[in-house]
Amino acid sequence: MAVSVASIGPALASLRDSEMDERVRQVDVSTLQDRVYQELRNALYQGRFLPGDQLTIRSLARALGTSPMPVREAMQRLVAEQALVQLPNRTIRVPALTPDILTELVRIRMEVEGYAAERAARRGSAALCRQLRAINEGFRKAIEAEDSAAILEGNQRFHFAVYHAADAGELLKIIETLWLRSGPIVASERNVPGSIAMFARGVGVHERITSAIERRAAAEARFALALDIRAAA
Amino acid sequence: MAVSVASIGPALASLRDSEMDERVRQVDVSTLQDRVYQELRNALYQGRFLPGDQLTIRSLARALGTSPMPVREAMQRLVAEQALVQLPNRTIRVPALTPDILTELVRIRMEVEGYAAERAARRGSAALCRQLRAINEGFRKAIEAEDSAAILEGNQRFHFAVYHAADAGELLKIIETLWLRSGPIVASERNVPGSIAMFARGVGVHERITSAIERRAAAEARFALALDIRAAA
DNA sequence: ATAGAACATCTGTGATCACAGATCGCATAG
DNA sequence: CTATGCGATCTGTGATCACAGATGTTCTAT
Repeated sequence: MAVSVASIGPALASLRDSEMDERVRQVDVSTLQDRVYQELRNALYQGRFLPGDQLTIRSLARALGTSPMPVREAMQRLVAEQALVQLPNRTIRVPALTPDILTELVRIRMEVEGYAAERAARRGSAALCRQLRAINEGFRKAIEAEDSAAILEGNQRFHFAVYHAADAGELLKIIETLWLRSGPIVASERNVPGSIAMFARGVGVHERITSAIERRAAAEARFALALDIRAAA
Repeated sequence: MAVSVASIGPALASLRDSEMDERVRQVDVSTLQDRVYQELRNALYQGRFLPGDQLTIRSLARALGTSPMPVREAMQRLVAEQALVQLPNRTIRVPALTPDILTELVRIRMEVEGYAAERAARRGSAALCRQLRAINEGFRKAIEAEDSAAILEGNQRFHFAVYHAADAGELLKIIETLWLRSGPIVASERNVPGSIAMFARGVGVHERITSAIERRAAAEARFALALDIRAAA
């Protein structure tokens, strides 16, 4: 039944795995729903949707060029993570957090991310501190240039460099969902007067965090990072 | 076009809302997928599924008496909450947590639930302490009777009474997902020798937590509750 | 004896359709 | 002028189908 391989060429043996790796690259095997999820997640993170916006499955599917199916599954995933909310009438919106809930989230972040900073301080290396200072310098320049998008990105990069250094995958995932929830808020308020000055103070706090990590002062790192979160709120 | 109401009775005015409320009760308006989600969640909480079990959409749909559609959406929600995991080959299983991840989750719970205890201590009332002691007494009796299901339930009731007293809805949701993830583990290990003795020590720790709340000693409540979590692991 | 092809079967994924509830605008009865 | 009913339209929900990838078994060629 099978066509003999020998008849179409001189090859006599299969290529080994290592030989294959040199000739082809890996391709994307993710599902459509995964890509839709990532796209929506990025949009929320960057504040392309604002608090209160209603998102409908069909219109998103049209915009994304897919059928409604993968969109609804991605949206339900975001609802499960509370990055979106589903009202009693079943419509899905970007949550408009009340001040109460916002301060509660800030307090939770102070605990969780403070714990991550504590871990980072215990594990931190000189290389990490160098990296943190480089990021913080970029953050400072973004503030100088008053580039609000770069400011937000620089702040995020600094924080997540710390959290990554905590070397705790589960903790990192929890922190990511907390940031995702506050994403639309901070993005929508990035142009209020005084926010530049607020971030400007952040540069000093970031240095304080870096210094605490350098000296392996876990409690101090935790305190300084909690301070940074509180100040941003 | 409309049939005259007057022709079928003497009623002359509409019933007011308050009058309506007396005559009919509210009915369930939840979606099928919500009910499937709750059913699966309870099953996980109670350890009716064990770590490593593979769950398939179609077989669950058959068992639940629904089409596959609401099942797959409920399962994806649980995957988003990490109560289930999806392997690279797309099959869905109850996660078999590695010891590393388990200890990491325990550490996170010590932080988050410890913070909840701190809040509860600041807000606690005499009524709360009475309730906690009543729950703890039931917990003690369950241990005496060596009724493992009642032990787990009593322990859970005590903890969540504390967390509820923290009066922080967002915090409570986060704690619930953390418990959901460790649900299959604790349920699967409830019959290992020594677990009864371990819980027996919990009675005293619970009393220590209650006493700290009674004296509004926030730091002590946090410490004792973290101790309770660590001991259970 | 063993590696690999071939097949049946089971898996999640995505598209499509039907449907009930929600919302809004407009007409109409009080 | 106000409130109720009616109708068009848009919403999420659920069922069904088609399909590709994964898995496991059997058979065959080396």
